[in-house]
Amino acid sequence: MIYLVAEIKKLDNSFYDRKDVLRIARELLGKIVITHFDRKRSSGRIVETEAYHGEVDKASHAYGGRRTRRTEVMFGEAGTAYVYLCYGIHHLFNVVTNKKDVPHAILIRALEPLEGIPLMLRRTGKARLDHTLTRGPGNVSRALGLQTLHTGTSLTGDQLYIADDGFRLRKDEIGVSARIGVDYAEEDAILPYRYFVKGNKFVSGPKRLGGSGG
DNA sequence: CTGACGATTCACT
DNA sequence: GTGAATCGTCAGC
Repeated sequence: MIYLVAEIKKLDNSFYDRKDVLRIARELLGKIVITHFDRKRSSGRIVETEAYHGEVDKASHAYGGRRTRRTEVMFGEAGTAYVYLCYGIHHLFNVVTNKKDVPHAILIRALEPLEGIPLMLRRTGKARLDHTLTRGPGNVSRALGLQTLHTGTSLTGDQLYIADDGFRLRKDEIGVSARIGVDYAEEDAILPYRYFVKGNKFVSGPKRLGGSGG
């Protein structure tokens, strides 16, 4: 069998450095996240993202310009990983966008596994590949081996990066909704900042919200 | 130093 | 649908 492999191109700073975090969140759908730790590769295609709109977004850790040791990385250079611990258990992986001092970030919520599936199974303690392996932001980070110690890692390096292999989604394949788990954010809780691939079984969220599309 | 809590997940009813 | 797990972060004293 012959596989035609399109050129795979690592996304560079010009992708992350832009102002429109919603557009970047949408464009990240279909891209591939790769981790390459200890000569072991694992990767998956992004099928769900959420945008966090910095200082003006009540759902963002950087709301109101809140700068702390944890959130400082969001105020740094675009194309950096922001990984933090949630509920004392889950490591959530975000991509920092926009220029220095503008704390935009995009949460990677779900992937379709590609390479290193045995490795991802080992990391997550799962026996078989199913839709739960990389469904939800906690599972994504676990499968890729990402932890809080990776916060601040450049996405233009060789250990953790995002690539474009030429895969494209049609506009009608992309769903948009409110973000998940941000009820505390008052009026910003209902902003349509979540993007997902309609009908993809790795997409998270309650029931219909993401899965069946529409 | 202390207490409250979270951009979640999973087991169980 | 409900509730527990579990700990770094952050504000407040």
